[in-house]
Amino acid sequence: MQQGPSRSERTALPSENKLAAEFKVSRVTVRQALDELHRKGLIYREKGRGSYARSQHIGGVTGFGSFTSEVENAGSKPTSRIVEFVKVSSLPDGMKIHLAKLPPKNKSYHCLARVRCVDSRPVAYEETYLDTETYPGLERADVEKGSLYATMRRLWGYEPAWADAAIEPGVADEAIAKHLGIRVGAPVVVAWRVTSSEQDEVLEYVRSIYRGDGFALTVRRHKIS
Amino acid sequence: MQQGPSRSERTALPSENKLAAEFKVSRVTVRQALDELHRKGLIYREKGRGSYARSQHIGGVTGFGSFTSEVENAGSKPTSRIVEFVKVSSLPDGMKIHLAKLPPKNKSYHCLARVRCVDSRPVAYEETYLDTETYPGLERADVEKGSLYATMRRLWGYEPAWADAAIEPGVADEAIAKHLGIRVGAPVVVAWRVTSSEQDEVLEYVRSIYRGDGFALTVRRHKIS
DNA sequence: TTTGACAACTTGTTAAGACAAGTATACAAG
DNA sequence: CTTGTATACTTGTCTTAACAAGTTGTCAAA
Repeated sequence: MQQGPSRSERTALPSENKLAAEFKVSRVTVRQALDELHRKGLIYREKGRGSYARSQHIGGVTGFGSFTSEVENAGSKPTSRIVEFVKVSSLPDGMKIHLAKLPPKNKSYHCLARVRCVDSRPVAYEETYLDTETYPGLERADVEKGSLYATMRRLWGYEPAWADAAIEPGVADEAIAKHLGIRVGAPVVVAWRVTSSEQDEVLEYVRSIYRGDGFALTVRRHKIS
Repeated sequence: MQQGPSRSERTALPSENKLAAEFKVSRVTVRQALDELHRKGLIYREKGRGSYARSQHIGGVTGFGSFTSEVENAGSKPTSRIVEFVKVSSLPDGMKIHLAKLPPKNKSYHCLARVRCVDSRPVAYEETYLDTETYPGLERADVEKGSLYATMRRLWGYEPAWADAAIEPGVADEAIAKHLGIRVGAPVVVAWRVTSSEQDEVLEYVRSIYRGDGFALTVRRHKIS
């Protein structure tokens, strides 16, 4: 017999009909739940055979969600130190180069510069650009404590839903090296991100600079094509 | 009136009932199609209001799919040059560090080292590790022409479906610099990837090294949480 | 003018059922 | 032993129906 790839024969789930009977719901509802698990990559399904659980994976830091929640999910303690909180009149150049969603001109933005730490160790320098018209009264908000996303939710009702990002390598300049405690010229990852709401409202422009040693962006269970 | 974020009021789609009537299908079927568009981030939906198209985005190179198809989707011409094609007895160390899915020990792998080019310009050096038991007869396969994924499909019936990846910054060493035509110490992105089939079979381990100048990994329409 | 009730939409969710198509098993025929 | 067939499973796809819940506009009452 010809040997295929090591398919780990995992436990099969009960059939859709059995699940429907057990939980006293319709098969449509069972299928909705199973399809969602399938899209998340937690199970796979085979016509005529059944549904099977996939091997489990721990959550990683993807660089797309809230820094606070992502680090907490990874089991560590996130902290932030505000470096600067000023008004600027334009976005960094790289933003326009990498991201398709162009910002309107003649805008002014709050620029929130923070050093992001995991377990008290600095791992990233991050500049968040927030439209001043979108966030009235942000000057008086307490962005120090809690995550920015929580503040966006609480004060203005904004819910981040989508992220468009571009990632490129770079080297630390003097300012970045100082903030992250690395030497000048050390490898870093520069991530450009535009976060939008479900309704396609632009909520923030972010430039993140991650240190390269001992910290990696991971993407788990990414569906191909 | 307080001004919110610039929500671009885009064209509303016909209601589910109208679509069902127009195409002579049930509303459930219409909803399946609309939900899929929603998951892809192409439309958004609001209860009680309707479904709306989101702004369009061009496709970018994500680093997760087939290099060939991704570059073609971006509108460029991908080419590859095989640097080496040998048998090895273990995976690079970084693979075990970054990726959760551990390979079985005492294995042997085909190692296919390629320089990846876009429009004849080298942009990445890539080592693909293929389990020798999984791909019998790979030595005689013509991996030169066409993409490796197409060969995997044609000869063994394998279909890549999921990718787990880790991305970290680095600097080019002498060999990499020579392959990519950049100077030693130039910033690069190192991507570690495990590709699996829908049935959770490991199909390949990949180490990619992307040059940093004028080439960025992009992720578009990434759903948060 | 402002307010509130109401009708007419919209999407969200669930139900119960039918048929197609792929898979696995048992069993008889060769 | 091998092969084919029938049968009973499985998931995939689709239909018709009902109700919940949020939004929008109309219109009468205050």
